[in-house]
Amino acid sequence: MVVEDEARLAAALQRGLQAEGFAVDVAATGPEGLDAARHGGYDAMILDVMLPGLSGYEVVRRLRAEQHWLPVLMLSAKDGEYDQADGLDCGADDYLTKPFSYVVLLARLRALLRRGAPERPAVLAVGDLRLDPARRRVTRADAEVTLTAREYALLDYLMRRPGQVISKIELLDHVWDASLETAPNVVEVYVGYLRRKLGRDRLETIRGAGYRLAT
Amino acid sequence: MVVEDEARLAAALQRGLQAEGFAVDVAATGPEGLDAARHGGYDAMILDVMLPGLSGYEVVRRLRAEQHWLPVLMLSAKDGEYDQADGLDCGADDYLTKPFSYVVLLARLRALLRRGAPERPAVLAVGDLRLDPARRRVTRADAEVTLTAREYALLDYLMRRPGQVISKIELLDHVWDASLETAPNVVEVYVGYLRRKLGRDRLETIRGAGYRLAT
DNA sequence: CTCGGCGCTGTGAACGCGCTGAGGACGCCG
DNA sequence: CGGCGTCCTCAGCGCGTTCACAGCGCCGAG
Repeated sequence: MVVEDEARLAAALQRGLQAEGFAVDVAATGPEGLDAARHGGYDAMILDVMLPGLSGYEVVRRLRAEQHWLPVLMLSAKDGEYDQADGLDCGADDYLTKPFSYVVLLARLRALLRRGAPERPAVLAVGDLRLDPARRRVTRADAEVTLTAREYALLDYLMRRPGQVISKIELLDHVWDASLETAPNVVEVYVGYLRRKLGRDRLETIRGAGYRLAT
Repeated sequence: MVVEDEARLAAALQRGLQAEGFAVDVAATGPEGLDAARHGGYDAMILDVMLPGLSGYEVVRRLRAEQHWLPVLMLSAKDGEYDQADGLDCGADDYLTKPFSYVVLLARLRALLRRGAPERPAVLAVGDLRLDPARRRVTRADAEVTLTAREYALLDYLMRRPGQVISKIELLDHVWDASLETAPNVVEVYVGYLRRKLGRDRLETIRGAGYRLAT
């Protein structure tokens, strides 16, 4: 998406970028550009600062306020250091002053596109139990359950192996450190705690073998 | 992380960035910088091109080849358009030519740090807390809160990850520089300071795991 | 039916995590 | 040089967490 009111520059950019394999749409005014960015599903936007209707600063500010996070490369004839800083602090990702080198524009655009949003680590889910490792949050049927450190570590281990039978020794080894001296009874105790907090039948006892998380 | 062989510039950068609340380490040669970036867990790197041992181009190229994706702001005396394009195409995220304006460097660094995050608001807001990185100002329910550099850095880090549990070790790594020798107790102390200034229940303690900013 | 053993749970004690106030080291400014 | 603000260390304390223990219920084997 190119937003630029100077027709010749806009056309040149469009042609050049298309030659590089990008699909390019052009808007000539601030409001048009804002609208296109909102609904167009573009990968990035090249945005002039001096625009009829709405300045580039304002366009990017509104986009960010509306939770649109597409990469924005700002273009301006103003080369004052504070103009540049202002543009970036409004939410633009890069800032280029006119006149600019086409080669540089391309390289900066590529650098912007390279940075996709990092994917969030998946949450573990078994039945109506959910465990979010990043937020360290456990919910049961959308109700939050508060767990102590040990309880959490135990549930985490079990939820990564749903349906499998896991022996007390294995749990001691992985959830408790230096298991050599601790009695297997701790495991029974903590399974008891978890059952109380999560529901009686979530954790099955396999007599003589270990425990299993019901799927 | 600042990698710059000119000692005076490196020291000036470190001081300036520390005053902004960043935790800053410095390396003077290419290999040193590469190693630090590999193992240091830094949020971003400012990288000179002309370096003893290994050029900035080569440093960033190797980092990317090894799947390290930390944001890199490249610094160079060369202002040729192809130098700039080369730097960016090696994997740098931004490129600044010397002499540069300190204000612009800061704004670009902020933009860079924003880019990695899944959302990139220019102003961070959680509940009635607002933090403006450009103005370095924090308000709580529209009332200004004055924070020291360390307090600010800590809050900044937490507000970029609202709702997530963050361990004391992680905070030490990112908010304090060269943390190896400092005890985790500092974190507790500064969380205490923040609670006093922001309200008691904004920062939850997750015993045995870390802290969480209430959403 | 009886008996042995595995697993469950309530009690209570020790531990150690995290909070806080006091105070020292350091740098900055008048 | 003294005052001030920031940063950080340290020690004490409160309380949640962790775990040992013992008694009991339940399951399965003979």
